[in-house]
Amino acid sequence: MPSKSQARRAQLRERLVEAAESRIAREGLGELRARDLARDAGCALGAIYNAFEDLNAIVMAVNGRTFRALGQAVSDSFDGSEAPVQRLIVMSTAYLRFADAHTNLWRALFELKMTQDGPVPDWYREALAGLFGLISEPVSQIFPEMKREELELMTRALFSSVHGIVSLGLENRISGVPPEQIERMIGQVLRQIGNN
Amino acid sequence: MPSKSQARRAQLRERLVEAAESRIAREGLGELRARDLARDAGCALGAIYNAFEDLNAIVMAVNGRTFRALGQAVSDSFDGSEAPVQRLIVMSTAYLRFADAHTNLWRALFELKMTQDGPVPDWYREALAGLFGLISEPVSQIFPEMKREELELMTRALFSSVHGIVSLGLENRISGVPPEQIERMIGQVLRQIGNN
DNA sequence: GGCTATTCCTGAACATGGTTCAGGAAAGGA
DNA sequence: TCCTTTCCTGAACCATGTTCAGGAATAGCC
Repeated sequence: MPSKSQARRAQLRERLVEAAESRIAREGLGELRARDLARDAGCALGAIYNAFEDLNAIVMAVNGRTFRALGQAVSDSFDGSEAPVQRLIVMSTAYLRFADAHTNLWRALFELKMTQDGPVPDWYREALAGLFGLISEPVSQIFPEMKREELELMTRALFSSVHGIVSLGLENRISGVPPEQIERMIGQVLRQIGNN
Repeated sequence: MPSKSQARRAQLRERLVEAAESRIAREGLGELRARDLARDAGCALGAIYNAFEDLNAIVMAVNGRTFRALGQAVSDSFDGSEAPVQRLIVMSTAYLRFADAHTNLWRALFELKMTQDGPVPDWYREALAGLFGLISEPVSQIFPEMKREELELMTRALFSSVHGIVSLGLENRISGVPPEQIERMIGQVLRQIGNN
């Protein structure tokens, strides 16, 4: 039964997500407009609400893509031969590069939930858990004496630290600095943490 | 010459900032409405735009207060007798406590600039510089061999790290954890950095 | 105090943008 | 082919920030 109707619906969904992604990437989440989206995707304004619950759902779909791409970029950044601290640095640098290259998309990842109050979708938690999983391996090598609970906290703490450094570092308006300096900050902190 | 007119204007500004602060504190920046503000402050809708350039300017005024209060909280948290690492931990804990106690106001500090693109007001940069100044003292004690430029980066890096830990830690929707755990994460990272 | 210019206040109106909906078009099934 | 269902359309609705014409209060001046 899902021959024409469903296919068209799926295509429309795809076009909408594509259009939203490109517009967010170009102009930021705050510039996303339902009417622009409809025009870009070649559909009527109301059709958006047939394909998606609301604009938010589209942004969520875009965030899903972004999160997958981010995870991929971090996964691909190391080959397993690095020493633990070095691997953390390499992964963090990949995180920074991704955030710097796709700032608006990356920022949308965090802007949406700040604003909204609905439940976080499963894929969101899972994607974050995946990232944490990548980090926890080198962390447990660096701190072999730590118990699991403490390791989890440390993993989270290091991710948050790197995220904070990247986040404020890319924030041109308050405390922005060039990416090389952000990279140096990440190195300073992670190396310092590894050298005890 | 600024007898009645100016006084009334000043009072209105004060009432508006007060009302905005209380509403942001209660419901978050996203729930701020011009019409609510006018009602709370007992003035007409249009009067807002006589006292302030726009809603943003009011939020900026609120942010100014918040930033001052935050700086005060951090300043007051240590007495100078602490060892450098301990002082960093104490200051960071004060930062966490403030953010936890006034989450919406604290978050407004960072939400606004993300969205907007105008120039950051001077007091903003100065307030941040003040915070950095508080941090740089213990940091330079911990790393006496570092050059000034490297110290500045490290100061910024540590502030960003703590900010990241607090920020993601208080984010109930992604990776929120109870404040005691946030405090433990801060301690883990800062102690580790001091112990080399 | 009275008079005029200025300044301020008011709330209706405007602009923008997300969302809905009645009516028509297309698809599915017989 | 015909009926049902489903979808699409864009005008309308609603919320919200901002502006503005007209009236009220104030300020300066004699």
